[in-house]
Amino acid sequence: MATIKENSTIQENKQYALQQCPVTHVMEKIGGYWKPIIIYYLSTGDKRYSELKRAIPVITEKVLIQHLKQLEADGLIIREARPVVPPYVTYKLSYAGNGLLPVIHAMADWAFKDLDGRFNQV
Amino acid sequence: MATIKENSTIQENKQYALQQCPVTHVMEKIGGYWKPIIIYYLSTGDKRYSELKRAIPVITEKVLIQHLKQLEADGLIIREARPVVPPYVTYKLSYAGNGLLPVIHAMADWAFKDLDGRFNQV
DNA sequence: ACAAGTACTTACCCTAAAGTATGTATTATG
DNA sequence: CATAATACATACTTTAGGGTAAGTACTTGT
Repeated sequence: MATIKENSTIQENKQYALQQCPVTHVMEKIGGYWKPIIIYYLSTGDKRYSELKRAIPVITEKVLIQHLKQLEADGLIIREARPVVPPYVTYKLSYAGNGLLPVIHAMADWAFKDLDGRFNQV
Repeated sequence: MATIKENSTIQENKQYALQQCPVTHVMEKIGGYWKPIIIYYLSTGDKRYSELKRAIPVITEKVLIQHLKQLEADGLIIREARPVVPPYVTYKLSYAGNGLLPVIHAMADWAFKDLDGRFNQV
């Protein structure tokens, strides 16, 4: 799991940003290229690990797992493993994870308006 | 200005993420530790460059300018320079930049709930 | 003549995060 | 007996972006 240097300036500044800005707090949790996409896929229901992998083909397994673990550690998703062979593991949004959907939707709204050029007036 | 390798896998994947996910589109524009903070400060009205610098003391000038230029290039903020000496430059949110405020607020809402532990009930 | 203030610019370094490649355990199936 | 499938793990490399430090142009104040 990602080795992070404790005392780098970059970490200190992150702390500052976290305290100053709730938005940064959210970014910490859903930042990175893939996390929002994972959350989006999970918003339509439970998904198996392999389903996610197939749904987002260009993501590598290392990064997918890494993000899933982080999302789980942050309490945004819940992992359920059935003790069978071959393994059967599903992921779903937690209560907090579901709480992020309005954020996701607000972002999507803005993105679509932006892409449509609806902000180009003035 | 940031030199970006044209053909890296990381850039190709970014493209993929951008197409698949409007959220990533937004992240492209307001990602990075400082951009949301800058937008937040500008949400209360025009600010001079030096005001921003003083308001966010730990940010370095290089990074502040860099972000301001990117935000301007992305059409989120508007730069106004009066031809006087010493220079007098102000930044303000554009129409599109103002459109981001609901996103910022949705994020802030979630962050405060999360920090309050209001998501901890299952 | 020299420092101070504004709004930058530039060259170089370091770190976090993404990517590459390969390996693991377990069981069913041909 | 070897292969396939699932859900990971791990060692190593590369890249984007943030940080450090110093410099620039122009004018006013002392």
